[in-house]
This record gives sequence, structure tokens and C-alpha cells, in this order.
Amino acid sequence: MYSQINKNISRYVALDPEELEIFNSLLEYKSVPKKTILLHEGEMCNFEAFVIKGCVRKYYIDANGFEVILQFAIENAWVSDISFSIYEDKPSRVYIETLEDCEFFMFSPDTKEELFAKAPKFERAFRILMQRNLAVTQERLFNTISKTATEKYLEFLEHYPTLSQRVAQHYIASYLGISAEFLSKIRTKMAKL
Amino acid sequence: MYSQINKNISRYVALDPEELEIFNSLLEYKSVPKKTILLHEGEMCNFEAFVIKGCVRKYYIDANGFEVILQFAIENAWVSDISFSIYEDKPSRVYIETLEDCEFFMFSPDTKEELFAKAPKFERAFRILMQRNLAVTQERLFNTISKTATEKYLEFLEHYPTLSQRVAQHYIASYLGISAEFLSKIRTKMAKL
DNA sequence: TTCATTTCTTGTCCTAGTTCAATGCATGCG
DNA sequence: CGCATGCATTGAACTAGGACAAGAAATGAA
Repeated sequence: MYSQINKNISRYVALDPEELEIFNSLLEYKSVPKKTILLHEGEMCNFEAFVIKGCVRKYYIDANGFEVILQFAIENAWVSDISFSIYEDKPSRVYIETLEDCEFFMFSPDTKEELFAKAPKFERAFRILMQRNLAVTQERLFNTISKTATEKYLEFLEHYPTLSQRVAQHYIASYLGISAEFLSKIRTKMAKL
Repeated sequence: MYSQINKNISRYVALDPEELEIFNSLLEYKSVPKKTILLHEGEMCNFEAFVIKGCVRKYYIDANGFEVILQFAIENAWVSDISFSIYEDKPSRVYIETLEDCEFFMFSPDTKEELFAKAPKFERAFRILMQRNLAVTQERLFNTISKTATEKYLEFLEHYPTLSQRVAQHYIASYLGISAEFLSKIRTKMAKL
């Protein structure tokens, strides 16, 4: 049960057995049914979740009432509204919702501090995690600005091959920043070639 | 000369005089004339720069040969291609260029490691810096997806009031992800109201 | 198995923003 | 000073993608 997350965190920093021990002892396991909202807009996000199993989406609702999906997180991914909530003490503007029955390991800000105090090496691991997060977000910005809808969809299929089977199409459209109807049209056009 | 950067870094973590001493001793001052490219696409970005004075832009060139500006950095901002280059060991896809005569404090990856070794508290400071960077990028993504060109421009003016005086309009258009012509049209329309 | 709800498709019309000129305006440089 | 290069503006024609509507297909609960 711990092997996934241990493998994940070990990618960023070399850990000895005692450190992993400390890490595992602080993890909080949580099982959540599908369609559960883990974080509502306006709340403080007080967790960072590692997905053991299942799929979640992180989204906000824009000025016109449209849902815009910022991130899908599946097995071995982390999800949180880190950037705003935890450190800036601002309420979150996003929702985090399970799309399938999920299992998580959760970190609260307090247990994270405890971890850093007991094993400072993790400060570095979480910094690198943050950096990867930034890299992914930058890549997404890059795609959003510079690619056509079709290119974005192809890139999505390549990057997340399993996801297109797991989540409803209109969620993918929302992630790509295009209308569900237009995605449908892109798909029929692609099928004809 | 050190007061700006000391003030900046102290926002994220409480530092005692010895720690600031160490920090300052590792800073490398650099003065660069305008229109200098600090980082070319394909190079490894081996610095994080704090802008003491001046203005730089970070941009990439998309598949159709268009420049897209990702970031402007002015006084008291940090600029780098952190996310990809330094830790992932991938060559950068972006350019960083001075738009005015500039003064910087530079950090190389090595001096950063030296800093972390001598004063571990900075690991945290740089993690938080990274988080803010992520927050800003996420905000930008949010705006890019959900706002009209006019809204983006207004938001830009509000957020970076001085920049619109300092940089050419077509750079702002490129930052907003719209054509220079269309920005001009937005401005004339706004002026008529 | 049936009915209801959600999801996907398809067509038509519409608009925000682009592309491509052409023209006037700065401004830096010999 | 004059000239060249880059910058901003304006207009006309075009297009990617959106909004709306209505039907088909899939999913799911009782």
C-alpha cells in the first residue's frame, strides 16, 4: 500500500529507511466515493492528496458560470490547491471532485511541517514536486495559447492516453478550453480520415 | 544595494543577520545592456536572476514562428527557466531577453546548493518562491482560458500599471496572446468611451 | 425492463479575433 | 539634418470556434 507513494517521492530525493518510516507514519489514508467534492470554492484547502487509486478533477467556475477544468489527477499524481490556499491564506477559487471511487494519502499543512521538522530532506522533495507542477502548468499555458483545438486534443490523447477512456468527453473539452460540441466535431472529422 | 533583495527574500522566511550575510556573500552582481539575450532556446538555463533594475521578457517561439511572451520581470522580480532546465536537465525552450539596461543578482545552481548547505532555511524560501511562481502561472492560465481580449487587457493594466508605459504595445499583445492589431483596436475603442 | 437523466452528435447561424494590406508616426543613427 | 527602420493604427475580408437547438445514444436507478 505504501509502495506507490514511496516510489513517487523517492524520484525526487534519495531517502534512507528511517526517513521513509517517518514519512509513512505521517500519511493519512482516506477512501472516498465518486462524485464527492473534496474542496469547495471559498474554503481553505488544507490538504495535499496523493492518488492511490481513482480519478479526480480540479476546476473553477468562471465569470459566465462555466466550469473550467484545470487538472485531472489519476493514480500516482498529487492534487491540491497548494498555490493559493495553504501558504497564502487565501480561500480557494477551485473545486476538487472525485470522478471515480478514490483512495488517497492525505497531508495536512501541520503534518507536513512535522515531516519537515523530523526529516528536513523532504523540504527539498516538496520543492521539486512544486517545480514539476509549475513545469506542467507552464506547458499547459503554452498549449492553450499556441495550439488550435485539434492540436490540443491530439496532444491530450498522447499525454493522457488512458484518461480519454475514463472521463466523459465534455470534461475533456472543458480541460482543453473548448466547447463540448466543438470537440465532438473534431472527433467526427478525425474519424473520417 | 542589497536591501531590495534582502527585503524580497525576507518576505518568505524570517532570517537572522548571519543568514543574510551568507546570502549576500553568494550573490553575483551583473549589469547587462538592453536587447541582450540572457538565455537562448536550446541552452541550459543555469541561473535564477533577481532584477534590481530594468525589465526583461521571457518568451518562446511557437510552431508557426510567433513569439509568445510568458513573463515580464521588472524590479524586485525573479526570472529564470527554473521549471525545465535546472532540475530536469532539459534544454530550455524559452528565451530571456533584456528590454532595458538591467542590473541583476544571479544565482547559479551550484551557489544555490551552497546556500542551502550553509543555511537550510533558504530551501524553504525558494520553495515558497516557487509556489508564488506557480500561483501566478495558474492565474495567467485562468485568464487566458476564461477572459476575452478586452478583459485580459484591462486585467493587465490593473496588475502591471507601470509596464504598459515601459514596453512596446506589440509585446503586451504577445503577452496577452492576441494580435498587435487587435490590441490596437481594443485601445481605440476604449479611448472613445 | 423501463423510464429518466446524462452524454454525444449534428446542423445552422453568429462573433471574437486573425490576416493582410496600406498609411501615418516615431525614433534612433550616421 | 535626413533617412530608415520599427511601431501603431485602420479597414476589409476571412476563419476558428461558440451558442443554440433538437435528436440519438448511452447509462443508470428502481
